[in-house]
Amino acid sequence: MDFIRSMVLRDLETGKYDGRVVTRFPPEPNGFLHIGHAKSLCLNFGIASEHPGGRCHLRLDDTNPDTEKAEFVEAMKRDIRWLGFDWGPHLYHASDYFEQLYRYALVLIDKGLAYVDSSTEDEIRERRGSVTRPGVDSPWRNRAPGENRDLFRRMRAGEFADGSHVLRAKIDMAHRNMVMRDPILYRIRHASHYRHGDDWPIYPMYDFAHCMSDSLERVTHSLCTLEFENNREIYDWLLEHVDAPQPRPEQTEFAPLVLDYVITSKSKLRPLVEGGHVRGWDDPRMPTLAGLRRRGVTPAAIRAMCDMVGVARAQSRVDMAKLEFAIRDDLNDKAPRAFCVLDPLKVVLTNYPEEGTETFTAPRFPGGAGDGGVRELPFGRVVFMDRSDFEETPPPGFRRLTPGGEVRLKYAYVIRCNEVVKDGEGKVTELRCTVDPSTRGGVAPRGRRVRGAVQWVEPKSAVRAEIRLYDRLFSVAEPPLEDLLGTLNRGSEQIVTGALLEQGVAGTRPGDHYQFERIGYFFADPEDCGEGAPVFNRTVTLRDSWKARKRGAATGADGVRGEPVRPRGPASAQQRPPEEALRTDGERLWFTELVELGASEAASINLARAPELRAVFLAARTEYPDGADSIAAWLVNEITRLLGSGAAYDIGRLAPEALADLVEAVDEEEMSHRQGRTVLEALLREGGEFEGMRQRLDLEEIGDEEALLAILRGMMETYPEKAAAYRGGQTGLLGFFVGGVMKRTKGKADPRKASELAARLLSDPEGVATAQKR
RNA sequence: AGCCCCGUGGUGUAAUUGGCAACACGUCUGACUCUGGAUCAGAAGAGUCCUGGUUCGAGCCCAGGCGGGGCUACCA
Repeated sequence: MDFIRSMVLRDLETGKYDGRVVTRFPPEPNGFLHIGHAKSLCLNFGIASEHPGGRCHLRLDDTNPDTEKAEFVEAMKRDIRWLGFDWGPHLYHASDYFEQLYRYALVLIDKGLAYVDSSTEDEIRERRGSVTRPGVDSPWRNRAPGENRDLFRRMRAGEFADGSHVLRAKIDMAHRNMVMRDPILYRIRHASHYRHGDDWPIYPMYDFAHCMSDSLERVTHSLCTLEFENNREIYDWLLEHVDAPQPRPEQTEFAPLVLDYVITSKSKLRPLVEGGHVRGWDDPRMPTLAGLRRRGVTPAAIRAMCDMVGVARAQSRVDMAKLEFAIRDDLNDKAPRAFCVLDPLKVVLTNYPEEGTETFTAPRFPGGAGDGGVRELPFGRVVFMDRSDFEETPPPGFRRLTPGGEVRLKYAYVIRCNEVVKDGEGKVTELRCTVDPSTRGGVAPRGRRVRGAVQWVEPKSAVRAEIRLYDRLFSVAEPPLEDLLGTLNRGSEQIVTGALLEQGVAGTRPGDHYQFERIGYFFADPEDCGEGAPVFNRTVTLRDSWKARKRGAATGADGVRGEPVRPRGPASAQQRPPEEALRTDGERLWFTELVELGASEAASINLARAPELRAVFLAARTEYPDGADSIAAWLVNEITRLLGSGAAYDIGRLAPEALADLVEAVDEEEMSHRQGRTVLEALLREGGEFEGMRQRLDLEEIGDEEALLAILRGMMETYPEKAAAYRGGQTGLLGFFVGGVMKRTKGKADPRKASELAARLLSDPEGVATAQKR
């Protein structure tokens, strides 16, 4: 389960959204959906479908009239349906909210939280500052709400030219988050919107439109990719300040899908289309859903891949092999087998009758997959096999046909090559072979082992077809966005016109899947595949360990993968003293003082920065001066942890005297560290003094050796192999046994003793037993 | 440089309250007399970026460091 699904579950348990689960998929209709969107689609629609009453909205985020088109909307809807998702009645458009958005903007203006800025674009940019330099206020920043209202109303009325004014949120021009430096909410754009024509001369910006749209639709979980991380702050700010209804949607970011050898930037994909480097948005080499579909990739395969990839916050690159696996896995029992000879080489069977013919049958799906049907393969004196299945000088390990060697024509005969005929240039034009009649129809010839089996085609019945072999569009795993064209894979499309296929594919209809045996999965092109003139796109090759081995031998290394993508930098040995991390003089002063008072350096760093903890430390130390180091350690290690856990712990309730007493009790071994921790938790929750709390709590600890040993023996009997592994050197297993004891005693066992006993018992069961007897 | 996010086998993700580092892809081996590719069986491969701290016990808690990414559009 990924972190987002866990979060949704948690929200369901706590009733945060009254049991509602509403997600949304909000593409901007300015291009085609691609494989990266598929991940988001699977996530959003997936989560919605996993909960009763859950739903996922399709919302076109159409707030920029310059780039958006109705045709993109239609393409998106088609692609989403194709992928297998259904938004039901929940189709929305951000542009339909323009009126409400406008009113929300007015709310901000009236609250003095938004203003009309009449600066130029350059001025605004200049005044924004930089990541290291604070911005400066616009001279228009302090216009009165009335004036802002009037100006904004006139912006809407169309009185002003593009770029003359913008509406901005009034937040903080020195904000550490650049997004919060008075972000622009509205701009003037006299452009025709594909849905609303010239109704609006002003358009809301993403930050404003997005959160408001989510809120208007009562979305619960607004999921987006990592690059919007910094925008979360403005998302929350805006909803809060327009008094959006509770509970408000919350944005959560996840890592986008990044595939090796693939780019998923719409702005980078467009030049490929427009520059004629591919045949269109649906070119089979494109990562668009339309392209993948045309290539023959199935929706199920894409969904399966997204499933494999998972959802997390860590940036990652996914190996193409995962997609390829998903495709093969899905097509394996969907695509009937057929013979295809890409590069035909004539084979004359010299001992076969001149006019002889016969027909063999072969399964449509071998190995029990599929429908169990058969296909018929005519056979004759002349057949064609693939040129690559014959080698005059075979490399070691070659299992196909060689001069004087044998190979099995699959489902027909084993043949032996007796003669190689060449043309004037030395090119092999014909193989003269003999069939072994005893091997007819694939009947096992006893005592004979023929390793190679190849596909073949009988010419008179064969079907000609155009075959398009596709490979990755880019030659490097991580195409550089500045020089995409330079890394285009020149051989990404290879068109084969002279291929011969078995007769059965004559009836192929556009959109049919096949597996051409030993070659790969192919898809009858939905556009170009015509009656009697089939055109097939290679969806994906089959796994090929032979090719992989040859490639490895040829390059001496990994020929495909290229450079490691993410070199892990060795941590440089430069370790500076930790106090250099302290930022202010005040903190540094405290640091030295705390160290002098007896706190360790590591703890002092913490205390120097945290006034509340420090105050407790100082007070507790006066109660128990010798324990300064321990007190500091408890404060930093245990208290910080508890406070950070989000539970109902409050440092304010902890009396320094109580802490001092507690630490002293542990130091004096009046109680274990573990018991101390239990008391501390209670003190942080309820306050009070130490001794009283200690009396009240059930701090009983099982220290009785007999009892602990009994539990340990029980565990050793239950997990004899673990005990053996421990003795074999896997000492890490000690934690397994101690942990087991802790669990069985509900945390009551004295861990130190349990650990000690476990170590003794595990390494020498007999010794402990005899010691026990005595 | 500032702020934010993220570091777990080659790749992608898991790991309940701190208690056996798991799954998938990939790789390799073997079996299967008919795909060198299907299928089945098996194996190798990380001790969790580094250094320290807390703890009986740390992938998980604390500190520091290193590395990667995002943010300075009137795009989304």
